[in-house]
Amino acid sequence: MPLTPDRSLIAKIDLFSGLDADALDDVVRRGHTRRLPKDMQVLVQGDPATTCHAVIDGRIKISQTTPDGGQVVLRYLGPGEMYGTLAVLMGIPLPADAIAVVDSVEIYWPAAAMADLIERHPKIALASSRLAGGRLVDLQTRLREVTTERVEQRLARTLLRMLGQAGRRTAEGVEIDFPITRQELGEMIGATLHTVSRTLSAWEEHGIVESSRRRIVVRDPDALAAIAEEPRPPAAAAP
Amino acid sequence: MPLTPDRSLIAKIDLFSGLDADALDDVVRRGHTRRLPKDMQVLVQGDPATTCHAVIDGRIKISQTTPDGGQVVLRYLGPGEMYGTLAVLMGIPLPADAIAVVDSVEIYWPAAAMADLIERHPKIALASSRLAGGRLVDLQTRLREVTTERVEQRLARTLLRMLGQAGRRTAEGVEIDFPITRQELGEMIGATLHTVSRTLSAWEEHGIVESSRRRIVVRDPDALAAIAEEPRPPAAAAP
DNA sequence: TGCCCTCTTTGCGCCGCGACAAATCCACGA
DNA sequence: TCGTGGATTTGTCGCGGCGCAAAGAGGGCA
Repeated sequence: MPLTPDRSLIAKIDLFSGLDADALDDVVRRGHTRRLPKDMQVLVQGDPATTCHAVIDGRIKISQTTPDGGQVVLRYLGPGEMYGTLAVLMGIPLPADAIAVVDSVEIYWPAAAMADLIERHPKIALASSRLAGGRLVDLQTRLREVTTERVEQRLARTLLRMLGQAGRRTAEGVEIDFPITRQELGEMIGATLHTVSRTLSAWEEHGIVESSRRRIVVRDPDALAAIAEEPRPPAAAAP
Repeated sequence: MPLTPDRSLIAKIDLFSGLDADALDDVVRRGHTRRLPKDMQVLVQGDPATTCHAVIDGRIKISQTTPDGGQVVLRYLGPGEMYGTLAVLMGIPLPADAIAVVDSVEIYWPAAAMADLIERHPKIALASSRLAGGRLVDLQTRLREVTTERVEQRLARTLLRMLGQAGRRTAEGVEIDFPITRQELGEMIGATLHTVSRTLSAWEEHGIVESSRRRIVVRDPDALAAIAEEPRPPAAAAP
């Protein structure tokens, strides 16, 4: 993965889509590219937001820590996705942690540079609210799911969603292309690692998934989709 | 409540904060003011987004309906807050319903007018992403709460939050200034109306709240705050 | 004023899931 | 190659909160 950024990379980033060649060059010139070793904590929740980041390669985990030590995983980012940006635009402290889950490469811009770019290319501001809007809709959906669905359904849905954005075809099925623990899956859906482990084991017996340490392969996505849509069991009607 | 909009009303709306007098006049000229009778459904989830709305007076409930009929209340809006706007900017279908919970007054702008305004006053686009960012942070927080806290804590937190944005001082304490049912409270925190009712009854016995049909008065906000921060009970240690 | 409809309260039983515990298992580094 | 520590699995137990049911209580409208 080259460390010399160019227009073709930047043009794929949603925040800069729709900009002309000159504008893109402008954006590239102000950005810094760097490698992020696995497990590196890029952003710390609560710190002042001074940089905007875009993933070029790899995976970044965005998570929140509760006052009493609990964790909630908000999302996993792949190439072309940005983070830390809204906090910069809003001038608020970073609302979450960012950690590289595999060796990754990113571009980042200092807050001042980004402010400059927005001033010169107002399209960026509009794209930014579009981006935020998209994430809002996602979060609304997750909030609804977490309050109305059971753990099994939420897990099925989450796996399907991850397949869409990080699925890699293999001989046995579709594999999630970065390491993830039961604990982290639990933190994504609001469940304990125990329940996640049990659920995966049950699915494994039915040949729906195959999993090992930090690795998950979905053999039958349709079965997962069926589970996700499954209505709540009709509360046993035995007299 | 007058139906003739003027600058002073508009200037209070976050989306237009920071605009100069001329720009505000421009904004006012393009907007339409109207009354919303209680229980009127202003926006329907799934419809195309063709208008941006701002509450002038009253309360609007934003809620989502699940495919199987479940409801989730996302937020209650008061004067100065906007809705329907992001869907317009993003060109997506409306992600939620909007219903007036009391007789209200609003200003709305057709999508084309808003696009025009943004073109002429780019500050609006920036304000819009700031707005979206703020709501993102809120939603992240709620997602965290719903996955890590118990019903009692979530209810306490939610009541406190509503006092902040819709609290009215009375002789007995602070009252929520619009009617709300146990059902709706349940839909805000992801619980059934039964559990909400039981919890409120228990609090009432301790003199923390006072409630009747669609009406809630908090007598002791500090007690609620204490409950909200209460650590999870240490799982009984009796042999 | 009286009926009706919605909202609220309360009891009871069940169960999904979290808390706790303990035994592997595997990957990685010394 | 052999530890060593994190990750996973599996069992048991208890409880918070939901489903169900049914009675009571206001408020609004005719």
